[in-house]
Amino acid sequence: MTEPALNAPNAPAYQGGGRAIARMAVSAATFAIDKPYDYVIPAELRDKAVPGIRAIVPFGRGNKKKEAVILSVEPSSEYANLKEINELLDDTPVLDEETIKLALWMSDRFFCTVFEALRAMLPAGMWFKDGVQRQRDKTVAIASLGIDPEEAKIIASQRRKRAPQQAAVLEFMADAGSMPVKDIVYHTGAPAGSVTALARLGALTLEEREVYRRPPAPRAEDKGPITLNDEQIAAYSSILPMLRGGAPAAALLHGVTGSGKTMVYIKLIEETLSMGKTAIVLVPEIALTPQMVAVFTQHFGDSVAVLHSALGTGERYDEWKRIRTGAVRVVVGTRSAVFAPLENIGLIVLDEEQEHTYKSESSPRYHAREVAKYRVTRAGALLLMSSATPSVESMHNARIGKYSLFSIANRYNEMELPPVIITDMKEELKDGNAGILSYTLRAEIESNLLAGEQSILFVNRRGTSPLVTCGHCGYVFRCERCSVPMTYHSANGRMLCHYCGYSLPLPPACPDCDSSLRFVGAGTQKVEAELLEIFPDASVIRMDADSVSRLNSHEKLLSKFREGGAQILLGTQMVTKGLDFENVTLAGVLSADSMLYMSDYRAYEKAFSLITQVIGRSGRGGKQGRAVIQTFNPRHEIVLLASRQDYDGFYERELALRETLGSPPVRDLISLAVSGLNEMAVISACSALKEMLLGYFRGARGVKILGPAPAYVAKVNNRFRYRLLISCDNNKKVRQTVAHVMRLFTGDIRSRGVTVFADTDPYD
DNA sequence: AGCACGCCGACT
DNA sequence: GTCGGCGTGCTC
Repeated sequence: MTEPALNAPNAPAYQGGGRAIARMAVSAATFAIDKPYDYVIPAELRDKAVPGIRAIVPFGRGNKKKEAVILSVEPSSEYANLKEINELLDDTPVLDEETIKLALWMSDRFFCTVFEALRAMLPAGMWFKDGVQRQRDKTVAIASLGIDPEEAKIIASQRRKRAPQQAAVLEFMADAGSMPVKDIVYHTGAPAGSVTALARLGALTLEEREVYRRPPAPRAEDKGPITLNDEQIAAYSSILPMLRGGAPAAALLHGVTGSGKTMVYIKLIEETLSMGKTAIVLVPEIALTPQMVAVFTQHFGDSVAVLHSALGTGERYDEWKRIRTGAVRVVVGTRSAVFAPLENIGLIVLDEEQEHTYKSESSPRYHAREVAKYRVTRAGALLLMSSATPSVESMHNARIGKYSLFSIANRYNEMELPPVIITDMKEELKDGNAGILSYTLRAEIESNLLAGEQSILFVNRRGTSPLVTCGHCGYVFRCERCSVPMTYHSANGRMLCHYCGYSLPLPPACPDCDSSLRFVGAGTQKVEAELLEIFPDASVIRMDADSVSRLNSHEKLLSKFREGGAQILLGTQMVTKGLDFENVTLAGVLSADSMLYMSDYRAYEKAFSLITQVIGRSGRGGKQGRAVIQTFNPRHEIVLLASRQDYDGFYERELALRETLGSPPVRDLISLAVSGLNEMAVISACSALKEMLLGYFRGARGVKILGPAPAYVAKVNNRFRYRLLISCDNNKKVRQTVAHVMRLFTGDIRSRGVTVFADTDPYD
């Protein structure tokens, strides 16, 4: 075991003469029973068992061996019948005391167990034998035809009766030859097991191909030393005293798209390093910010660590070790990089702070912004949040003086923000255009094609048609496990559930009345087809979850576009963020409407932010750009505000709305979600939970309990989901009461057959 | 959440 | 008699 020594002073082992007791966070403890459990440290492990060391302990009646972490070492225990630690997993602590404190704070703040919080802080590969990462190489399974294609087809027809899934795979592979297993599953709908079964029969051969070695850092043209323009200098020099002050501070930088916020970060990080401190830069999704990563690696060389989502467990573990030894001074990464084991932090940057990817959707359900606040408070550091469209809650905090507010109003290149054309799709319909592309947008695309300039088009949905119905009887294809309609994908000719992944081949006609089917709405695949029909000579790149599932394809698609290998980039949200292409002079939003009618209170915020970001992709180089927004609601205020890039107008309107609704940031929300297989049981359990909460909050002012209401999608994977919303001031007392009720409820007979979890300021 | 302990019905 | 049904209570 070769682990780096921890920089922090190791807590001394207990030196007394009597027994030594370890207080531990145990993996098997659920939220309802989570507390420190005491174990006797065997004499021979005395001097090695210190806080931050992981161990194996017996737990429960069956004494099952469970992972645990030593939180502290004590001379005695209140508890009489102690068990002994089985073995230690580390030579030196993998977590320092500051980190253990953070985990305790997280368990209180985010309704998770201490162990869950601790696990989130360590690289995934560590949780196995001997503290050495389980070597799971980052590979992709590729299947190839092992026999003659003709023979394969014959075998397929023979096997159709007994193993129809295998037959489908074999038939498909007779034409395809060789393909990643993931893609075979997408195209045929067969489970991956069918592929392995065929491999056992010898019809297919399987190989594991390694994909992401350490992906070479994206290259940036050397633009020489960074020079800030006047506005950037103004922002930089007013933030600087906060960085140097050594007191905890929070700043919000509101800078228009293309204002060069990255350069301000770099200057601040340089200053941080010269103060002998370290820095973390959080980005929403590393793959979407290749240019930014390139600038950082170019600037800070080996002292920067980039925590890619594409890193294998081994690589991630190695980077984590490099950070801990002190070799790394700057960490760039996504959400979990907020836990990077850096010493002496001076600055944490939260780029595009409004992004929902900063919120974890599984336990621990933390928000990186909140963890970052905790860390800067403890370290006397600066938190810099930055965005072209700050979240309403952060802007609110800035307006009430909790954050210092700085802004950059103009683009770095001094170009105007692109003018926006709003096209009324109702008018287009009257003029006989029932297609997805308005005449206006077509004309703009065409003129870009002629001028040799590029276009980016944003469609909010993947697949071909989000709804397939019968034109005669109104039958709707719905997922049998989830309460949502299925999306038709022409790329594989199948209906697909976007929630659970269930799919089936598209039937030729309505299963009820045999009439012909109607395809309603448009996703990326349909738009791609229509573009190719209208502009047969144009080259289109489609970027969505389906087209980037293939190896490294995200990078490949983007660099192809950058090099001019295509004139049009079409895609889902992933084409709206961070992309910086000089030759893009047209940005299009194909349907603003799909974003305006979502159920959650952040829908307008998301729509405004997305539209603003799409518009911001255009005209970033020397050429003037423009943007087109297609909508059936050309007078919708959010569309108008976004088209004018009027953030302040949006903020005022939205805050007033939140005030009337009593939603964040005016009030805080805690959601209690109850799920189970039986809908009636879930509803009545949810009501019982509400009753218990009402009892505990009786007389508490400013606490309102709403629900039970079905979740936005009421059934996923056969599980029904209902929830309560507690509108309150999210303080320690309220959280402790909620946690207490949850524990009580879990032990109550009325919670039989259901599970419950809590989430603060949920994103769905 | 697991998992053992315990106290009642149809099998050898 | 006894195998096993799942109700109940605990987890250092």
